[in-house]
Amino acid sequence: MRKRKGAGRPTISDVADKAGVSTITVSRALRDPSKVSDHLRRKINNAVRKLNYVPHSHASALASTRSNIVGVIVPSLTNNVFADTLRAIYDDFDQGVFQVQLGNSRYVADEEERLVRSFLGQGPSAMIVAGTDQTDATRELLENAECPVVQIMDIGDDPIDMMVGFSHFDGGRAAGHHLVQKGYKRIGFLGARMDPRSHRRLEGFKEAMRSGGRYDPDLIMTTTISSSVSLGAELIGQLRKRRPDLDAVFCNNDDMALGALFGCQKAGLSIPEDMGIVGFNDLEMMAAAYPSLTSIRTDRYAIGKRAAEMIRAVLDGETLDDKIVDLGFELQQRESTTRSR
Amino acid sequence: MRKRKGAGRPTISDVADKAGVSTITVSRALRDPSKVSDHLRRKINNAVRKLNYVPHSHASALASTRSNIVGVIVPSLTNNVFADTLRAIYDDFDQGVFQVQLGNSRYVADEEERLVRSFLGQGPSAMIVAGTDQTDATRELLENAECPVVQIMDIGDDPIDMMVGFSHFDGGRAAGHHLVQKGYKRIGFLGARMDPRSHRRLEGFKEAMRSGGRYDPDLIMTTTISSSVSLGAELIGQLRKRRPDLDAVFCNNDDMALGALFGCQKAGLSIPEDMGIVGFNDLEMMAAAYPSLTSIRTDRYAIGKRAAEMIRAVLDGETLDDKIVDLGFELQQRESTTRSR
DNA sequence: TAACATAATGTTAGCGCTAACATCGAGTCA
DNA sequence: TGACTCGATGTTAGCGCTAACATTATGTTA
Repeated sequence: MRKRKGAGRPTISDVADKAGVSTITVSRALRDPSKVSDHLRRKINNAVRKLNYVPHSHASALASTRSNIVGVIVPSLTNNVFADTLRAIYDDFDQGVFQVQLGNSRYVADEEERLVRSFLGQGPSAMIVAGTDQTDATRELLENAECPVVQIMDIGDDPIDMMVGFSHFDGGRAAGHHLVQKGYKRIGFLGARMDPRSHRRLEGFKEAMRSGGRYDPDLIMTTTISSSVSLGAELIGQLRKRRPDLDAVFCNNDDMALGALFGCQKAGLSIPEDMGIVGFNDLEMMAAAYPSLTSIRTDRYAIGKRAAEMIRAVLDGETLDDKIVDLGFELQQRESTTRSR
Repeated sequence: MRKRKGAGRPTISDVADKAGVSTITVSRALRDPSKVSDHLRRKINNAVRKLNYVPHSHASALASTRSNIVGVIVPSLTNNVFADTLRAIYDDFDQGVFQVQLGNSRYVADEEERLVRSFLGQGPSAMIVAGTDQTDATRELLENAECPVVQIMDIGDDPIDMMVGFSHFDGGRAAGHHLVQKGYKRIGFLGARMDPRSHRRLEGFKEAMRSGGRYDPDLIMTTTISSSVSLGAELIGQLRKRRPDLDAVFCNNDDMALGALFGCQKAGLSIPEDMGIVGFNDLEMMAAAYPSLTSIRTDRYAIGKRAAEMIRAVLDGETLDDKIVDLGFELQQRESTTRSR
């Protein structure tokens, strides 16, 4: 007599036996109580409680070919920018039937592709991926996936399915434009990591410089090293050595900007008189810094929230009037670019 | 003729047909290639590639009664401290068969209990939970769970199963002791959020103050508001108003310490002469700040890595000689407490 | 050379759940 | 009254995979 042991936990048929009904009735009572009479529902709920029954999610996923898993792939777990968005996604989905499955691509496109493959193996109910710069293979995988897909953090005009984010090009341009407006003359760019979104910020910045008659490629300093406060301090030192006439910088994120602030303070420069500084994202610390730091404010929490809402809407059968959602940004001017002339 | 549609994706038997073998051989070739001859393995791998086959993880989990899910519950997604640990956990498990399932308890014990219940419903291969302060019910659930459980970030003498972390009491005491040693007289404590780990840091700090003859409860300022740089600046302002003679603070984390630095700079104080500042965790920015900030360095990445290693060891049948691992901490003295007398 | 390991592959029967259809009794309508 | 709908419940057959045992070919030992 062949036997397999199972997980040892109570199953739906244990509940069915105890309640004196068939398994499908238990299944219905748990998934859609309105389909079962009050009488039986009560008995079933009692049995569930007595046996301490918890449905086996894998069996359910297999039988229904619906996993209720939402796959989320971000390039970094330590970057606060994604943390805010993730928090929103978890906040939203944790309440319902969905399970969030997270992957960290570490800014590596092939890693992202591997994760997409692995997630699709679970037959996800939806996928959320950061950015719009997937490899062709990843794109194809996601286009053929039979589930809603939301690209977040960025927007473009060729979505795989849906998009929620803002224009990094416009953000970069706004930052550059602001520095020109404030009368800075030799305006530099400090860029670490330089992922595709940072590149677009840089392109926007360049356009602002050109249109303001301040374009000077020698003032642009980038690296693929991952960004940090220390690196911001280091890079502004290097750039000032190369170009002692530098009088402002746009940093591709706030960590770099904070580092630039510290670096300048150490060098005895006064901010904003000797050096204007603009960051990107407007993390909480920017307003608290001394002097406070100008930044491009983005609403990362809203991006995650909106993505989750769009997914739930689509899964509920609604049709969205707009598949591309631009949540914009806002320049927060602070002391680091406010000179008393 | 009754039919169900399935997920539409290729299955293991499609691969088996294409390769001219039985399904179990495909299963073995994918899970443990050494069990299959080179000849067949090659054919199978080709078929997998051609069909773009990805195993259905739910079916696998159901059939093997092993989910390969590692449940991880942390109290915050935005706190950098947990981000580092999470990164390590993902880095480690992403390579193998395990899938990390993350939950955010938001520092709420009942939420943690709900998450534990939900995770156990998936029959996890292992569980990782932050802290040692679970509710009785949560503890019982985890004690009865048929999988390894690791409590991380903190240590104590009554583990549910395993522990990896360090003593927050000792860390707080070291910070306090350092300030006493440095000759500061009116040493305050700034504490936001005040979760159980922060409370233990405070207790350690108090002990250091008592043994150094500097204990003054009036210098301790705490709040349950979540910590931030702005809050650090705000609180040190309040504490200085209450006690203008304050000459040093130990902050319960680095965000608060950075805020305290900015608050003092704004008030025209010179650091470390007028005010000594010590943080906790030694985030990257502490070394880059100007002046650089003293902090208690903890190795969050190592904690996550060690937890993952212990889990894999236990699942591989090894017996650990020590179920409680203290990874310690290290006081990083920097300019914010280094007075030139 | 018989007896027996050993390695490589196959057959069968589930894992625990739900889709799809079947049944049955009560109410509705021409 | 027959034909019908409708709501509540049940029966059966999978979902896609792997555990457990079975079979076959090959080497190994006394």
